[in-house]
Amino acid sequence: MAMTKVITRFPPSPTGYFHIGSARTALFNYLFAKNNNGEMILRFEDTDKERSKPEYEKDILEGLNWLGIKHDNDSVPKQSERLGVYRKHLQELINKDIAYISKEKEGKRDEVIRFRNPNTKIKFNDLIREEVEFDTTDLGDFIIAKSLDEPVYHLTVVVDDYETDITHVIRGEDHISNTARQILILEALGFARPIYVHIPLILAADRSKLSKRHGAVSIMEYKEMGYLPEAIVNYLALLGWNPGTEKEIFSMDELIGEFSLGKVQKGGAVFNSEKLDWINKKHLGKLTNEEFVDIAREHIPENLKNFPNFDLLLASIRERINKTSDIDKLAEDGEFDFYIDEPEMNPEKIVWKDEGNSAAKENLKKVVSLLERVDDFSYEGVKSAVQPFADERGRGSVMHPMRIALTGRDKSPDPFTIAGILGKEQTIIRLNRAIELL
RNA sequence: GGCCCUAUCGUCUAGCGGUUAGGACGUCGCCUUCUCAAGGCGGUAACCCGGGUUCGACUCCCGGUAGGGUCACCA
Repeated sequence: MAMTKVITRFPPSPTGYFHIGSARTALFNYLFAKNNNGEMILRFEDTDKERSKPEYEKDILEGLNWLGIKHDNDSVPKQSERLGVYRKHLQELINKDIAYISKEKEGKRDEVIRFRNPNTKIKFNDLIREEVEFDTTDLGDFIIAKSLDEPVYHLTVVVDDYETDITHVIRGEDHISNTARQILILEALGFARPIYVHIPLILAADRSKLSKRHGAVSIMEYKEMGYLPEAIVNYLALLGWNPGTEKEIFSMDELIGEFSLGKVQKGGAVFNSEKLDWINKKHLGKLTNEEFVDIAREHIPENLKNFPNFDLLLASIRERINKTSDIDKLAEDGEFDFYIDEPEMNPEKIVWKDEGNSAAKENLKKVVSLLERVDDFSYEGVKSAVQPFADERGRGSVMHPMRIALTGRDKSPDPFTIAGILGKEQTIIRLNRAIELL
C-alpha cells in the first residue's frame, strides 16, 4: 500500500517576533516531516492587515534560517495575496446558505460573514491526546470573514491546508479549541480532514504561557546572547519530547532520525535556561578552534586577537564559558588583562601565607633557573620542570608566588598553563619582576 | 464562569500492574588542585488527593483538587 507523503506546515502570522514557542512548533513540524521523508511548507498568515509587519516576516525567516529549519516550498505564500481564492470559497458557502451575510449591531462594521453553526458535536482524534470532543453549540454562528475580501483565520487556514495537501497539522495546544470550528468549515467545503497534533506549550518559570513579559523575545536575541543554533534546536527538541534513551546531545540530523510524535509529552514544559546553558556548552565543545573563533569573533577582545599563543589562550577561555557572550563578562572582570599587560602586584600578595619575603624570593629564583633550561615551553614542559621542586618545597610555597607573579590574581588558570600561554621570555620577565619587588 | 487540555524530584523527563521509582540540569558534599574553571565520584529531592478495579497500583477507571489553554470583526 502506497503511503501518502507526509506534508506538514508552519504558518506563522507575522504579527510578532519569532520566539521560542514558535520556533519549537516549527521544529516539531520539520522533524516530523523529515523523519518521514516528507515536506514542511511555510506560509504567512497575514490576513490581519493592521498587525502584520514586514519586519516580523523578516525576523521569522531569519530565525528559521539561523536554526537550520528549512521549508520545502520555493516561494513563501502570503494569505493577503490569495484573497481571490478565499473569496471563491466564501461565495460558495454563501450560495449554499452554509454561511450568510449578517447584519451587526456591535463591532467595527455593519455586516460580516458568519458560518451557520449546525450545533453539533465534533469529535476528532489528536495524535497526542487521542479523542477530543466539542459541542459546537457553544461557538454560535462564528465569523469567517469580515467581508468577501477580508477572510478571517479559521477560513484561510482550512483552505490553505487543503490546497497544499497538508497531512498533519502540528501546532500548539492553544489551538485545540479552534479545531472544532475549523472542522465544521472544512466539512462544509467538502475537504478531507488532516491529522491533528496538538503539542504542549512552552511555559515561563511561573507556568504561564510565554509572553512578551517573559521570554517571548525574538530567537535572534539568543544569537546575540551567544547561543549556538544547534544548542537551541537540541534544547527545544527535548522540551516536550524525549528519545526514549539517555542520549541528550543531538545534532539536527540525529534529531530527524529519532524524532517521533509518539514520544511527545502531553503537559506543558517550563523553559529552563540553565539546562540550555549546559547544552550550549556541550555543543561549543564540539567546535574546532577555528569554528569557535568564527562564531565568537565579536566577543573576543581585540587586543587578544593578535596574541602570540592565541590558540592556547583560547583553549583556557573555552573551558570557562557556557556561551560566547560569557567572554564579555570575563573581559569585564579583567580575566584577560594580565595576558596583555604585566600585572599589578605587591610583596604581601606574592608571599604564600606567612612564609616571608625571602622564602618567596628564593623559590621564585629557583623557578626561574629551572625554567631557563626548558626548551619545550608547553604546559607539559613547564610542569615537568617545576613540579618536582614544588612538591619538595611545598606546592603553595612555589605555585602561589608563581601565579601572582604571572597574573597578579588570586584566581586564574594554573601557572603552568599561564606560563605556556605567555611564553618563555615573558614568563621569566614577570618572575624576575616579582623577585625585584621582594 | 462555560468548554477543553494536563498532572512523577525545584526544572526537563524515563516508567506503559509487581522497580531499591531510573537519567539529566540545578543544588550540596568529596576527590583532583596553589586558586578558579573543567573533570571524576557521591548525596539531596518526586509519583496532587480520595475512592474504586486487582492478589497487587505511579501505571487502569471514576470523582475531587490544582495548573494551563480558550471563549475577538487576532492568529
